[in-house]
Amino acid sequence: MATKLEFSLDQIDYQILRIMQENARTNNADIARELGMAPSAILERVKKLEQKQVILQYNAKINPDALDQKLLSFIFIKAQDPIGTQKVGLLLAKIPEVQEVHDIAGDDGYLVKVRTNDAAGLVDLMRNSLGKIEEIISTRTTIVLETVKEEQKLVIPTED
Amino acid sequence: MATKLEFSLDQIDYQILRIMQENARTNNADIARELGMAPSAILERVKKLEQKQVILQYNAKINPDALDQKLLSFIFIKAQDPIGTQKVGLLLAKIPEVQEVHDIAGDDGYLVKVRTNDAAGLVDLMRNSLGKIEEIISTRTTIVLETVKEEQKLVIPTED
DNA sequence: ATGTATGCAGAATAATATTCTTTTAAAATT
DNA sequence: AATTTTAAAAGAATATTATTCTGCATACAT
Repeated sequence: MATKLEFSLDQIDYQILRIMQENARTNNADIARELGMAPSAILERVKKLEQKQVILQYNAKINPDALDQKLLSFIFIKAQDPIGTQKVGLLLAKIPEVQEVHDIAGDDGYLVKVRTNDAAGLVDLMRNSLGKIEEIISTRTTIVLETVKEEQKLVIPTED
Repeated sequence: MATKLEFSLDQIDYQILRIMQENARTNNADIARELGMAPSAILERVKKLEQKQVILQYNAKINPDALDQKLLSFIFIKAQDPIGTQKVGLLLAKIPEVQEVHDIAGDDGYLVKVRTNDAAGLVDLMRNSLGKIEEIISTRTTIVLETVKEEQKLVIPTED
């Protein structure tokens, strides 16, 4: 059951989110200047956005090539989880190379996004990490040839 | 053809990346303290990491629920691009609700990650945005019921 | 109307960012 | 081996920001 939270954001919050989404290291003073407000007011709002879990975290997007992680793959995994649990999903989530685990509609399956150095690394991962999860029935792997876009930016409303 | 770049990172760079990946708003002073170095030295390194495109950007991860974006979907799109181009991919990338576009091996296809408010929003997007791209032959949509993990953290080497 | 809460501005202080100079160490050259 | 060159870091000084606190104004509720 999803927890129902009250967010209630106004137009100023949206503007802050817009700025932060573009560059999470924009400082309070700059945001304040851009919005024509006092830095202290911005600080308060940002803290509240963090508390309210509107802003979940700040991360640096690192170039995968710089760390020699040249292969991106998506793996569909069919598994027989005990009903109502996501045991397999949680096990998958623990694998460091696994960036995303989504429980998908349809065939008792997960969609997993994985980054490895190369094909050998992917084989390794499938053998050593996935291979250890007994509940997995089958997998289907899709290799990414080239990524055209990869962001997590959300569409921020203009009016509320 | 991928551009061959020289990165050449050392152990200190990795530590900085590790910290930044956890919290991109960690300030120089804190990083300096943690690594036992002078703040000015950290500043230099961070700037170099940015210049070298090792750090691509800093972003705030915003809670999709806070913006009422409750539906996540993956869409496989078959398209007949002019050979050697990714015209369709670029058009897809322009759609704001589209967070990722990957050119995948196999059937002249793209894998697209989309976030909308709800099912109606997805239908809208398919009709209004995808519907306008004539080169699209077919689509297959997968709905995400629940996301277990969603990060973009890379595995950072321990030794170099 | 009156009390309460919220959000913001503004000022003061603490902390950080940034620049610059000097030192050190490691390569590179001769 | 001595010398030059380069890159990286420390340390100090200054510029900017972050943060805290106070007071005010507005909205809201009673």
